[in-house]
Amino acid sequence: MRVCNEGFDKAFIDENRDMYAISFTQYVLSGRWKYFILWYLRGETRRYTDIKKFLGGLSQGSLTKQLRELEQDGVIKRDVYPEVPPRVEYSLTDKGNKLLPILEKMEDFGKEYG
Amino acid sequence: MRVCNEGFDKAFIDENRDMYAISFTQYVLSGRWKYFILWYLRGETRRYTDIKKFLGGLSQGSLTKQLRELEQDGVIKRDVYPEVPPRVEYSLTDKGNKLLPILEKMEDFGKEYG
DNA sequence: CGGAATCCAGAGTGATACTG
DNA sequence: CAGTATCACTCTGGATTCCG
Repeated sequence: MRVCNEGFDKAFIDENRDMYAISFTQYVLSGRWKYFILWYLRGETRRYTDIKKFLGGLSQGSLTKQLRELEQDGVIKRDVYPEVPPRVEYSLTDKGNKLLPILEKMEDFGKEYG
Repeated sequence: MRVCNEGFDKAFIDENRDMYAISFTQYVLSGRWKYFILWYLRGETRRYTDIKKFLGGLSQGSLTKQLRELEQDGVIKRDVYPEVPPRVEYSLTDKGNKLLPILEKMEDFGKEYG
């Protein structure tokens, strides 16, 4: 659900800056696999194939789409090494690292109730 | 995206309890309006109509569905007062309150980058 | 190896009409 | 006031195929 504050008028947003902020973050994290990808990349640089292997049966098309969105939102970095065969590595940006506290709190909740 | 750990086999889950926990939390929070509803209910008991008014042009059908899911997942409580006209109030459960730290971290991120 | 392009099924969302 | 029921639409994720 890639939607960020649609349906809210300006007055509402001005009066609810906190909710606007939450909505923005929800937008960045929207997607079935974003949480897993970020979690897998924390503190490590990973290759495309390794991410795919880690996530199981996820199709290439879907994985690439999620990675592109994360890259465009500035939370992951994509480094291409023009070798043969080609090598592409992904890692978290500083911005991406700032998402980890959210994942940690989600982990806490899930471990208590899941 | 009401999906919780589909596509992961048991071995994967056993080796990745933290991701399983995150996935569970993502499941509980999945839905366009869940974050807003929880945020609006923090520390307060609210009536159905007030929630609807707060969220803007959201249709009754959609709001009811989100509230039902939150109730079934045990994060909000629904109290019915059989008056005329009827009154229904919603509030966070203890479990629901445990979700607030996640929202706070999301607020932090959104205020820094949104 | 790491994609891009295309198509499709299904979930999620919402508008509308009706009810106790 | 606070729903339920139905229908229609959109968007995402996934399968498939092809490429440098």
